[in-house]
Amino acid sequence: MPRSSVSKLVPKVPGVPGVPGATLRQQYSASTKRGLVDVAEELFTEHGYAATSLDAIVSGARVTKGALYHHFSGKQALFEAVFERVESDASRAIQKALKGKKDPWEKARAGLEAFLAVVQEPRYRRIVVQEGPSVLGYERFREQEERSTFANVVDIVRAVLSAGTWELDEPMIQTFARIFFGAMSAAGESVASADDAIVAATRVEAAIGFIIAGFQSLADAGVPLPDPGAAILEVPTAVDE
Amino acid sequence: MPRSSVSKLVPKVPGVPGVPGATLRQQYSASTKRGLVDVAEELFTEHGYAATSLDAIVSGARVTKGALYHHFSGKQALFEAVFERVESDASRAIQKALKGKKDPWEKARAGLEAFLAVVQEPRYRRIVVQEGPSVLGYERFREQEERSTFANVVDIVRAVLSAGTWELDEPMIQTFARIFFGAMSAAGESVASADDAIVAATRVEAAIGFIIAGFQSLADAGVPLPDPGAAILEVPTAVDE
DNA sequence: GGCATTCGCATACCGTGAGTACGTACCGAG
DNA sequence: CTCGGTACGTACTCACGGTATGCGAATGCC
Repeated sequence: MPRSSVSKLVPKVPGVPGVPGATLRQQYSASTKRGLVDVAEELFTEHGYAATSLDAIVSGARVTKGALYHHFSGKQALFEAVFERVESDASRAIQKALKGKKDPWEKARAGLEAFLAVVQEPRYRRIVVQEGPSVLGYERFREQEERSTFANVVDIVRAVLSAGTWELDEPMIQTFARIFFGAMSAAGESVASADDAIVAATRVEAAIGFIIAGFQSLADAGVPLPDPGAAILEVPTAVDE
Repeated sequence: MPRSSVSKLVPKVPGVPGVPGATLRQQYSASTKRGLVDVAEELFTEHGYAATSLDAIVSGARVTKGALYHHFSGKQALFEAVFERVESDASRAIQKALKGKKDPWEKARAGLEAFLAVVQEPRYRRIVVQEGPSVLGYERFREQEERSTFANVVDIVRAVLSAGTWELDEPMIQTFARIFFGAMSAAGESVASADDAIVAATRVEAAIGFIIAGFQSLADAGVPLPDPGAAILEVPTAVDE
């Protein structure tokens, strides 16, 4: 038999900003929801998904499980909300870094640098890179990714590839983007767990820069983009020379 | 109060092979342990780590939790045993593909092909790529990796890089290996979840082949390996020409 | 070949944590 | 003012990982 509850709908977060166009109820509701996501993000980042109990989250957010299950269908849905926020933040950071860059090589450089910075944030590493595929399942993980950071990588790759004299082949662009995205994620992980992150990051940038230089070299030599029908790893030869 | 148990030490797996140099007890013990790992591998692959209960595993292996906790310290330890087996199998498969290849480019080609095949096996995808980092934690995951498949990639990268006229710089080799390893893992995931795996795999091989061709092109032009101290993504220029 | 020992495993139990059923106070529209 | 529904709180259930304990068969020893 439920006891009488004492205080209801007092703002859990002191000073709810007055959002015009929304009723008080909605403001409080949104506030507790944000609070849950905030605390969840923090705890998931620190202890991981499995080791974080809902009790710890609701207690941190100063609400109860009733509130949590009112806003989210379960633990996984809450994780997904956190995931989306981390991803969209990351995507915005990258887009900001790309702002104004017009030269594709410079764009690639800025994008690489921004991505390497993002992938070293503890929350991005833990929530997106490490636990994302496992918790969401690869399919959902991939869907989420493709609407945010991965889209940025595709843009950059497209810009770089169109810089050469190459014909653009959309599936091939996607393939290159996947490869670079994976490369940069792995590189970011290794940087983040290296003894000296600065040195490691420098090495990574140099290595990827070298790979891109290889692209430029092939472009200058007039080597065409690979045709998937062609023999595999048969070194393409220049058209002229 | 424990009931009387009925039958003890009857072989759970019919026909335990007579391993000389081992007592009966040891043979039966090893048999149940192997049985547990077998069932665990299957269930982890199919449903994932979190969605697989120990009850399901022990029931599948026709033993009880007592047996499980006699052989393993817990669920995670059991997972790690599965992980190690999958990894070592993968590593062996790759080494087998490399057997006899002497030319570094051919070695790279064979290694790439073998790795792409491995990374498409459901058990490798699920247990190593998707859930490994999450379940083991990135540190342990990395340690395990470095003793098996990643070591193969390092070998290949070293062979390729030493094919050019380049000076070998060990940290730089590690960096390149990380990058290629990440690239190939991501590529493998995308291939495995593509509509047409054959076409996707062909595209991936073509793309990576193109990147390697870029290496060759730079080597031919006498471009040195990047010096981490140098400016980032500044396109290296050929020494002669 | 009897005998103590120990290994290999079964049984029964516990705590924790995700999810649920249900109740209630408060806000907002009329 | 009133009434409806939103936004929670409370108390419970059940599944699952882990533990404590005991037994019986195999093995080393004499």
